[in-house]
Amino acid sequence: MSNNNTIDNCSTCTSAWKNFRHLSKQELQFVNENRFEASFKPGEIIMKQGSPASNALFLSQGMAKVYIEGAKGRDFILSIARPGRMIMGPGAYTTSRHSYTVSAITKVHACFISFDVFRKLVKSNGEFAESMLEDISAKSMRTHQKMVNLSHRKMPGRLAEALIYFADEIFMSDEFEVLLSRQEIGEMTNMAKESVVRILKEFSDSGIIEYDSSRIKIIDKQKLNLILKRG
Amino acid sequence: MSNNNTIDNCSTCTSAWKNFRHLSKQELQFVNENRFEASFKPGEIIMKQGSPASNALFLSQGMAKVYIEGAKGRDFILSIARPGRMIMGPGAYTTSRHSYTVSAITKVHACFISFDVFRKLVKSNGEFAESMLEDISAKSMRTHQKMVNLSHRKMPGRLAEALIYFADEIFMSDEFEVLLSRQEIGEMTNMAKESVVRILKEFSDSGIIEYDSSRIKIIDKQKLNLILKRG
DNA sequence: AAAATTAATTGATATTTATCATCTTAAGAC
DNA sequence: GTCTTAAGATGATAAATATCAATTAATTTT
Repeated sequence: MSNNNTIDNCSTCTSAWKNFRHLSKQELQFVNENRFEASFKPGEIIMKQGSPASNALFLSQGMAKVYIEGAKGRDFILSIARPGRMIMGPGAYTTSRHSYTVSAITKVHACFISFDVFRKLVKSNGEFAESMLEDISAKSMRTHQKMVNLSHRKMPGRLAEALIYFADEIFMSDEFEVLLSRQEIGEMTNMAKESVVRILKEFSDSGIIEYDSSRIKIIDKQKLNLILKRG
Repeated sequence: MSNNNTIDNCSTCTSAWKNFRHLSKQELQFVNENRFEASFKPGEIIMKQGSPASNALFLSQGMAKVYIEGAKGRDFILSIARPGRMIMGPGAYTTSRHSYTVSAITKVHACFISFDVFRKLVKSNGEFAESMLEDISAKSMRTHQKMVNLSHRKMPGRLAEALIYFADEIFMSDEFEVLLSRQEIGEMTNMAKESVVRILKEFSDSGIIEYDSSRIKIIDKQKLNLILKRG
C-alpha cells in the first residue's frame, strides 16, 4: 500500500527523528495521525521565512538548504538539512513565524508535523520536553560556534570549515558532489563568489583538494584541518 | 534578617526570573531551597567557559559580560547580562560544560540555581518546560539575527547596532556610561579597537552622537537607525 | 603627587576582501 | 543539435579593515 515515497507509519520510518524514542506507542501514533507528506523538486521552497510556523519539518529523502533571507536580497545559509533531523526554527516558540527559509537542493520527500502536536507532547511528556531542549541546545551551540568562526577566521579558514562540514556531516565522505553553487558556498561562509573560486583554486594548487566543477575531493585533510585551526 | 545583598526568598525577589511564574508555590520553594548567592567585584569571573555546567545563573544586581573565549585569546562578546534574565548556555543540555564565560563589569550580586532543579522542573511541569523552550528560542533568534548582521553589515552598521543595543536594551537611555572598553566594543562588533575609535569619531563628527571617553550620548537616533538599516 | 600602567587616539601602511568587467564553460530550452 | 542562459573562472581595481608605531590621555599604584 506504499509507493516508493509514501511513509506508512512513524514507528517503521527509517528517517524518524531519534527523539521520538521518548514517546509512548500512543503518543507516536498521535504524531503519526497528525502528519502529512509532500514532495519537492530541486529549487522549490519547502518552508518560507516569515510565514506562519504551524509545522515542524522532517526530510525523509533528499537534502535542502536552510537560510535566512537578509536585507537587500542577501541570503545567509545556516545549514544543509538531511533526513533524521528536526527542522524547526526558533520562531516556533517566539513569533510563530518561520525564522528561515528551507528550499530543496535535491528531490525531497518531507513530512510535516503540526506544531500543536509538539506543544502538547512537550507539556505532557517530560522526557520528550527535555529531548527538545537538548536538540535546540545542540543547534544553538553550533550557531555560537559558527558565529565566532565567521568572525575570527579569514576566508581560507572559513572555506576549510565548510569543506569539512560537507565531508564529515553532510556527505560522510571526503569526495562529494557539492550541490551548492559557488555563490551559495559564499552565502555560507560570508565570502563573495569570486573569492570562493579563488580560494578553492589555492587549495587545489597546494594539493589540499582536487575538484572538477561541482565534484570536490579532499586530498590532504590534515592540511585542511591545519588551515581551519590557524584561522 | 537581610542585608542589602542577601535575598530572602525567590517569591519576594524583585529580580526573579519571570518564567518562575509557571511554578507552584511548592516548586518555587524547591527552587528557593536549592540556590546560593555570591557577590563579585568588577572583572571577576562568575562562570567560566569549559567548567562543569552545574548551575544556572541569575543576577540580582549589576551587569556582566557574556563572552566566548575563542582561539588565540580572542574573545567574542555575546551579550551584556542584567538582572531578570536567565544565564544558562546551551552547554547545560549538551556537553554539561559552560559554553561561555561570564564576568562582572560592575559589582554583581548573583544567584546560582542548581541545574538539577531545572531538569526536574522541566520534566514535571509542562508549562515550565514550554517557557524554557520559549526563553531559549528567543535567545537563539537573537543569535541568528546577530550572526547575519555581523556578516552582512559593514563596520558603521555593526557599531550602530551595538549603540542601539546599549541604549534600548541595556541602559534604557540614550545617554549612558558604556562600561566596556573600545577593545571590548570591538569584541562585540568584530572590529579592531582602532576602528571602533575611528567610527565613533565619525559618528561624532556627523552629529549622530556625542561622547567623552566612556560616556556616550545618542543625539540623532534616526540617523543611527538609518545607518543600521543601510548596513 | 609622582611613577607606572593601561586605555584611547591618531596617522601611516599593509592586508584582506569585494566589486567590476570580461571571458569561458556548462547546462537547459527549444 | 543550436541557441540561450546561468555558472564558473580570471585579472584589474577599489573598498574595507587590520596592523603597526607613536602619542596622548586616564587610571591605578606606590
